[in-house]
Amino acid sequence: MISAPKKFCTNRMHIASRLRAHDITPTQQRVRIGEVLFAEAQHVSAEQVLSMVNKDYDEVSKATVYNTLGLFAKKGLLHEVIIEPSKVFYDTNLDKHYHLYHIDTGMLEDISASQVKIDQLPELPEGTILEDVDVIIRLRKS
Amino acid sequence: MISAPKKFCTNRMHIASRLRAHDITPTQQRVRIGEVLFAEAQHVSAEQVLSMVNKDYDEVSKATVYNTLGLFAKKGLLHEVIIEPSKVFYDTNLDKHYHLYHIDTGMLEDISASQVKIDQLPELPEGTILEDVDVIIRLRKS
DNA sequence: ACTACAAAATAGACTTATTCTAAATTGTGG
DNA sequence: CCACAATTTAGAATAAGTCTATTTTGTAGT
Repeated sequence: MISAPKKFCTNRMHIASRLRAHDITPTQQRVRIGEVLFAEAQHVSAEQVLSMVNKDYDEVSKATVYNTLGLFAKKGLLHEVIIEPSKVFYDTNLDKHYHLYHIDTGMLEDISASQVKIDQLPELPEGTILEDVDVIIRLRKS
Repeated sequence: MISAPKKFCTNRMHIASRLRAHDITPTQQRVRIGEVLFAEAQHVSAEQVLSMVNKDYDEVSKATVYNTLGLFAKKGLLHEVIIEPSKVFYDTNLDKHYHLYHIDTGMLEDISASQVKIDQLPELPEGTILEDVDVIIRLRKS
């Protein structure tokens, strides 16, 4: 939990302002989590984030990782993807898109929304609002 | 685990032949599980099946319920629906269809495939075969 | 700087759905 | 009716995620 000298923290500063823009006070551990999430990761589970974040030395607790991922998702920095029972993936790709899931390998790929055409949605029941449309295309080895 | 007199088991017999048709040897507990599943249930979790099956007296163990639901799904008698992390629903509706999920209530509704038009699927990667296309429309109270 | 208060983080116990294991039971072909 | 395979079982084990009570950190006012 040692903070590096402020001068060299460009990346961290960038993440911090991104958090602020989403109404999230950028604490050390939130920024650290953001760092691993927005580096290159695309589809990560909480467990993966936990171990990435603490790779070199303990920086963030399990509870905080879960809290933070939940918070980020609520604030629109991440998208939750539910594909397997008992494992949530967090997706940093915020563009409207869908998923290709490789059952055998557990790999998850994005498909841009333009590759799937959903022409018609049913009329939604009274008093409900559309939250999301998830499309998961499940594949297996042939 | 008392079996009722054979004569009055029309329903059970019907289920048994349905199992046989799917390459499943119809044991007492499998038929009992089929009985609650195919009665009217549409979207049930393993826990729900377990308690329905043992409503009056213990008939089937937890392990068997899980084994059997997995088996039924593999053999094409049921369809697994993954909507919330750490809860699998089993759907007895085998027609091609999609789902409307009410986030606030946890309720799950079917939408017939004709109500959603997916025009175009991306070309699948080499060596893969399409297993399934899941569409989940998530709603919340407005 | 100093105190008080709120927000956030923490360790570790707990929960819950599910899977595993090893033993017992049941069903079946010869 | 014996041997063997398939199925069921109770209960232990696992794994992801949540909860709780406490500590740490950040902030406002003086």
